Amino acid sequence: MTELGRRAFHQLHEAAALLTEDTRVSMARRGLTAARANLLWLLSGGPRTQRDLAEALGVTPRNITGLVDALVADGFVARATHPEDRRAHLVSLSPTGQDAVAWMVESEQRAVDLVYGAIPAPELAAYVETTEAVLAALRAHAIRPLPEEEHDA
Amino acid sequence: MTELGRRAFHQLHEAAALLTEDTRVSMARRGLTAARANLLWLLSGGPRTQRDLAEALGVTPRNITGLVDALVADGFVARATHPEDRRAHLVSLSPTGQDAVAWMVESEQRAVDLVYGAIPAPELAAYVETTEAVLAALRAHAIRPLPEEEHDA
DNA sequence: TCAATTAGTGAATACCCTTCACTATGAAGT
DNA sequence: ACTTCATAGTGAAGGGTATTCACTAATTGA
Repeated sequence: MTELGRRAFHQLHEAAALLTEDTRVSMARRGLTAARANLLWLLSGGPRTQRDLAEALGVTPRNITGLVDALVADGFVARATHPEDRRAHLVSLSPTGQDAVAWMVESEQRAVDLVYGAIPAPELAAYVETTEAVLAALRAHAIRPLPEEEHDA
Repeated sequence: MTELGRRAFHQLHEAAALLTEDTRVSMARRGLTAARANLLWLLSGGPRTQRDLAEALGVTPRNITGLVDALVADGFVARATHPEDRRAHLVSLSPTGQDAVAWMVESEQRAVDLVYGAIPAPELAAYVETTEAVLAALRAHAIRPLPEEEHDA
């Protein structure tokens, strides 16, 4: 009962820790960090303003300034003035940034295969379903005051 | 099949994100951060030297100096010279630190109940078993094994 | 036109973490 | 003992993520 729950809890923490550490290391080899990679990922859908990125990532606009500064310095993205709003900057992926995103997609697939590749489909399906219930409980409880009002869904 | 794996992967990420954010917020209210809380947790088993803490947490000794400085300043721990080695400092929990650890234990239990409390035992057992297989794959792949026990309340 | 709002950034700060250099102490080896 | 080597901890410097506050510049709206 509780003992099982506690074990599941520790498993979740360990899995997350192993995965994030592994990701961190391979990211670092590519000259990326988690925060910067997340930003790149958002840009793979097309250019965005920094304000937009701040809301999407749930961080302050000031933080985005710093992240974009670093990504520009490393050649992953480019800033351009917004064609319709001269206050805003449109951030877009450079070819290097596009390569990085492509590599991230491949890396994720490799990670998925590594982690879940050996699990038989029926067990995995049951696992996903149970996890969905766990997530539902978490989402319901979450104290996420990150974005005030969402525009779309 | 790969689709199922990808979904499980994203579930894992989301669950970890929700849980760590929730933990971070409640820790912050207690004047703690994840790094400091992990250190406190290690001390609940008795006083330790900073060197020892560094190895247990998998960080540099210099980092421990800073964490202990902050915890001393906030009254969670105390430094004492080691009785047998005058180079070393023995770090131990203050009464406030003990209270904090007790609170973390309770918080963890609440989190476990919240997250897994509604899952029927048979499903949870299957879930734990599958997760164990996932963890085995992750541990086998891990660049370097994780330092001791990780604990987040 | 004028006021309010919005986009972005400089300055300052908090926190985690690292490496390198250095002091003090401990433990051997000769 | 004396010298050498290893160990415990910290100062200094720096990279990275994140915040708040104050400010400029541009947009929007009345």
